[in-house]
Amino acid sequence: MKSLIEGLNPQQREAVVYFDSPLLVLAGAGSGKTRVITYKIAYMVKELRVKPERILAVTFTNKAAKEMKERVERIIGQEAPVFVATFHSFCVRLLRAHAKRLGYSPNFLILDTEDKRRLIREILRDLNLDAERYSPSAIASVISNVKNGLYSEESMSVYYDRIKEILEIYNRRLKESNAFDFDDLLIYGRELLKDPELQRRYSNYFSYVLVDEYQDTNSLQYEIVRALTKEKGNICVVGDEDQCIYTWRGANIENILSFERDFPDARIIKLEKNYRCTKTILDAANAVIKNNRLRKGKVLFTDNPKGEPIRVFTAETETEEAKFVASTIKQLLKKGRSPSDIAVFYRTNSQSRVLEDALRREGISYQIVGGVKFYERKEIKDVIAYLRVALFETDTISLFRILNTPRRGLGTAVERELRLILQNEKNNFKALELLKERLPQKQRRAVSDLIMTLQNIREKLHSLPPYDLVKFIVVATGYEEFLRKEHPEDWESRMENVRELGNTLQEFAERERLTGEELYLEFLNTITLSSDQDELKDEEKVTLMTVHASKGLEFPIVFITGLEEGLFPHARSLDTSEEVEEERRLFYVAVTRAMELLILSRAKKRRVFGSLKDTKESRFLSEIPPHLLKEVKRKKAVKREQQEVTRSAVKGEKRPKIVFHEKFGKGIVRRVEGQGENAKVTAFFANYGEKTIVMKFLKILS
DNA sequence: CGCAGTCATTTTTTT
DNA sequence: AATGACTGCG
Repeated sequence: MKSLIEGLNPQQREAVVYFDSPLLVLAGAGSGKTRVITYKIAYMVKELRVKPERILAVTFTNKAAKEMKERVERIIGQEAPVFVATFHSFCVRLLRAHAKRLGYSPNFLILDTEDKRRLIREILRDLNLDAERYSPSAIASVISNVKNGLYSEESMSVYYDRIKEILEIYNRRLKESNAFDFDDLLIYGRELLKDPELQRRYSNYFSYVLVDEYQDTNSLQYEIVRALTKEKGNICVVGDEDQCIYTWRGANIENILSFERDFPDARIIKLEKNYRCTKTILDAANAVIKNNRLRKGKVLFTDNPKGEPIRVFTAETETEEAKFVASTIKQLLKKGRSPSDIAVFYRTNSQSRVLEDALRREGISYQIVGGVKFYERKEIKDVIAYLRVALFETDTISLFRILNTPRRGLGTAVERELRLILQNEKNNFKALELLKERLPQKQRRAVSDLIMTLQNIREKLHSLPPYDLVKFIVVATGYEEFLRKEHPEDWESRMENVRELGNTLQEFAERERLTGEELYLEFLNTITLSSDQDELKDEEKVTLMTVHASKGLEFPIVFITGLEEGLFPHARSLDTSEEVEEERRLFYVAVTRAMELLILSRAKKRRVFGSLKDTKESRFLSEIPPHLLKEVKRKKAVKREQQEVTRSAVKGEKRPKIVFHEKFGKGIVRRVEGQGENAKVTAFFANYGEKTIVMKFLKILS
């Protein structure tokens, strides 16, 4: 242990061993922040004999929480059941234990974004408001902002005149379904801690509280931290004001400032030595962030070598930009780099599509973080909805989801009827029984079948292993059949997703040693709270993600794409200087993820909403000192390869050329007309017969 | 009620 | 470009 601490620099070491008063660690990017936190925990357990379970470490994602635990255990060489959690998961546990005090039952549900939107849409329909003027997504965000105290109840009516009414119904519906949305978790978690007895109990229980990514906590989270440390003030928060990228969700740089105010005897330690990036990359990052006025001001330095210059590529279109990324990656791989060393960042999720296409065409395997998450896929949500309805007699949200999925002739009219019944009868099953009585023969039959199926699932909750239960659900409800019919092109991959769900569930059950209702309840809440990064695996693949999702990660080689005014910085963030500064911090985060090589790119023309638009270079590019940059020209590698095939086909070589097409799959080249990427290739595809395709849409396999 | 065709909206970032 | 909501017919 001693020798391990000696491996730290003086500031890091001091941050680890300091316990005299509340501690604020201002940790620059790549300054060994995680190291400090893990060593601090290890130090407490090993040297100060603090019980691990009495240390609370709050992180930003579940993945980070898990990693932190593992690292601590590796350092001290023994199991350390440290209480690591995210703010949300911590509140879930708090709420689970004390839900009754708030008039909720402990088996509550957590609504995800889609559930929330659906519910709002329903409410709007009930109020006869048209969804044009009242967009459900916009209302969802207003509701969230109100709940987070960003708007007062008066100011929110500026956005929508009937918002107060909507909000009231929304909250009532949530309560009736025994459900919380993401914001509620924090609100009610804090509510519980307002009770003096609970507040005392928990703040006494935890010997020490650590908060990571402190710059991105909002005022609710801050209050929770305050409540937990009231008795002892044993707290350490770690953050970097230059990496605050979530103000739109209520994160507050002020928290860093108010820390000194609320904890007057607080100690502040700055970590300014960077161990991650080359000098070139760090110089660029420093130069860019210097343009922000709202910061405490620190300048990172490093002993690392200068490294390669930052590459900049200007493409004509976004397709060409993607091609450049793909071919550069291919070269890097050829040189022996591992795919897992490489990450490609973009500002908005919509940018991923072209990049994916390009990578696929080059045969580079990639994983994508974020976007449509696994648990948000329709087939997964449908199966889960069946589980939920079987489990919870009051989950009306899920009931409506599955009522007519797969189609069983229960349309809007029946839906309306059921909604009416549910106003007086909160129990799903009883409501369905009542509904049956009011329907004509054919639909009555359908409802009967549905009830039977649901009862069947209920009975098997305990007897069948999770994997088999999932299988049973898709068969018994006719869901598999439904997929096959409705999605003839991709029902197989959808079924694959469902099987994947079964596997995950099975693994979860074995790992957590849970069964029956408890198992499904835990699982459902875990997946609702799973973050983008939680899906990230250590695979031998190139990683694609938004800049937001890259927070806290590092990669030897990083691409930042779409460096154009209006995209990065985003057009929606150009109104105020505060917004532009947040975009700049976002860019700063992106740049400082790179350890060795940074590659920046942009397109002169980009397709926005289907139409081609001219773009201007991002201001952030010009904020990097030119001597750190190196303009690169497009490599001809791809073209040469294509010409190669053209030539060989023309010469009528014996060995048949095999090509690959996105939709048609592998094909054998029959004829080629013309030259280069616009050459027309006629090839025979197993399932589609002979097709003539322009060369640039084909990948050459042999 | 279900379907096919039309119209409109989408792209900020996420627990 | 693509997805989803809406409309009117069978």
